[in-house]
Amino acid sequence: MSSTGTTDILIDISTAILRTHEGDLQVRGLEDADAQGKYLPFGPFMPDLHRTMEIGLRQWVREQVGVELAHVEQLYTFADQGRYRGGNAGGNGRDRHVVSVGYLALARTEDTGGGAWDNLYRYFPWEDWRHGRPDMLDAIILPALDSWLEKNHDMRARARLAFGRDAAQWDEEFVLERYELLYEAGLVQEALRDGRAANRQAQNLGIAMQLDHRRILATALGRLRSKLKYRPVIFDLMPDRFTLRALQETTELVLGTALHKQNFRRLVEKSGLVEATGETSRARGRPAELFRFRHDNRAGRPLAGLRVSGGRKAAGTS
Amino acid sequence: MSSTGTTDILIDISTAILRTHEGDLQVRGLEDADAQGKYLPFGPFMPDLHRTMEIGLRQWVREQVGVELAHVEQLYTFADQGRYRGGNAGGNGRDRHVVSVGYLALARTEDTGGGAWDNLYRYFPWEDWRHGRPDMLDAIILPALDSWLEKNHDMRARARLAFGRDAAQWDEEFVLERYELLYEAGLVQEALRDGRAANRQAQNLGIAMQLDHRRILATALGRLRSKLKYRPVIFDLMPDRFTLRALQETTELVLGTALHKQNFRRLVEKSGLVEATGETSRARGRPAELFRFRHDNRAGRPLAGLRVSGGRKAAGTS
DNA sequence: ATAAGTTATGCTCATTTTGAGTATAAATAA
DNA sequence: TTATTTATACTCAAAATGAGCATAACTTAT
Repeated sequence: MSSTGTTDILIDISTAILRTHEGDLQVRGLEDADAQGKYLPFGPFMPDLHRTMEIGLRQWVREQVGVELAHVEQLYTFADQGRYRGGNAGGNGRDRHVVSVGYLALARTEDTGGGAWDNLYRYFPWEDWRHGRPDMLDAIILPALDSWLEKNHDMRARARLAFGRDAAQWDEEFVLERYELLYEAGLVQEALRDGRAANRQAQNLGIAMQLDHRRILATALGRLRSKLKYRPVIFDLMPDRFTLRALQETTELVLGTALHKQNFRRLVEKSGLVEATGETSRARGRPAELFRFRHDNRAGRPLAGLRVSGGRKAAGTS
Repeated sequence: MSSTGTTDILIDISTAILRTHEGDLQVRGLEDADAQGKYLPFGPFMPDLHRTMEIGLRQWVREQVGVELAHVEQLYTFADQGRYRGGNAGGNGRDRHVVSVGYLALARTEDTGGGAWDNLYRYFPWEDWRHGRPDMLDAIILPALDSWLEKNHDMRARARLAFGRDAAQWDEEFVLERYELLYEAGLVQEALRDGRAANRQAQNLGIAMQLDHRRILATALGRLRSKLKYRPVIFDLMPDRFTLRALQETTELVLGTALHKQNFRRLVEKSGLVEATGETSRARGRPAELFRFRHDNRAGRPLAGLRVSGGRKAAGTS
């Protein structure tokens, strides 16, 4: 323990790498022998070797998973003490203060080779509303949360916003807010691991990860859901050519909601983000036109996203 | 220089504190004796004393400027080497690797006491479009940028987006992107200070700050301009009661654009973010109704912002 | 006291955008 | 050949947006 408090700091760079594959939104996860849960690719920031943090990140990603990244974006720097106890990722026994910088990366499925990819919604089952409101919300989460709120009245407002109680509505972007609340309520395993009081109702919502990696993953999903709407990041998850249907499925996968097909098409076509190739894809049903992302984008809004609006009701495929 | 590369890291926490005062958007600036430019309140993150970074931030703000903060938000963590040379803020001669975490804070004018507050647009004169497109853009900035782009063709696309050239339009949120481009083109003083090649056309766009503080300030303005539109942060710059006119002026100050008065009123009233108090303010002209921010906000969208849309043309006051 | 100036607020109106369908087209599978 | 599946076109009402005109309610100047 130094007297100036400025040494002994270790900065970890952790990256949530997402892709879509066979109808799932997936995250690249690593696992070590003693299986305390999966973890994300990560490693220390070493200023002597890494001119920027992103250079460090790319080194760890290359060494640990070898995925080619289509988009990289810094999420947040977490520095609160006491969110790590018991973590063992990478096997290096550390006792320095750890500051954790989380990144989001997107990869195209064609570029991702092998390795273990996990369905992201296994970590956040309450975030997938594509087939309607998840049962576990009313069956498990909200009752458990309510009993905790009995003794923590000051948290009620936060819970109301995060989980869309009362008149407030569910905002798909509040992924982190929800996870943090569940952590504080002792409803996710990481809370126990960090030495917090157990919650009798449930302690296993979703699957735990090592260190603060599930928190970073929650930040990643929330950020991606939000960014989608004002920057063309969704295309970093798409192959070179794609049908509008595929684009919609990817968007729905990320947002965790169902969208109205005809309106989605209208939206995309009007956005000018995409151009038809003339080719078509054959599968079941009528062949679909293949589109490609317009990298040039000389016209109008240069960096808009898909201004999808939640989709308050799952629309029929009719 | 350590062999592991993990020691010798110093984390600085710097905070851009903004307020509005007498028609200006202001930032709290500090200055030291040898006057190398102003700097923001900042200090090292000391994990032994600071359980979170925000606690550290509040300590430095309390000790250095004593402003009461209405909103605090982490912006970004900068870790690129070589953006500090020549800086001397605080007077402590350091030679460790510095990682810089920038924060945005908002303050209500009533709570800010004395101290030196600077007009924020003195640091970014090209960002204030309230009275139309700033002359300096076409007179100075774009010509200088263009001559630099002659030798840096790979930067053209970035410049086109950041400065809204050709068909692309100016996006008021790209404050950081513009500043970074000017830095790389050697058009702001910090670039010289950091040892980059001078640009013969101009090197003094706006006023320089110490360290990377102007970069943090640019990030702060960009973030605030964007966040305004989807979260009710603007109210953290307002007093308890305010007229719609005052709210509009504050919004325009932040966005750097003029808005249509009647439509702004309609927008705000419909948003449900605000409620009338029954009182009125007397000044010149017809008295205006005083409103207050609805902290409860039980209805509808809980955390919306003012969905102002740029205002492509400065509307007359007619 | 009256006119002029200033600011606030109400209202209209054409356009665009959105949400939700219905209808039709072009394939494959039975 | 018919049923099934998927893509795409088109409609229609409601809501949101951009731009103004009109009027109300004050203060200041004459």
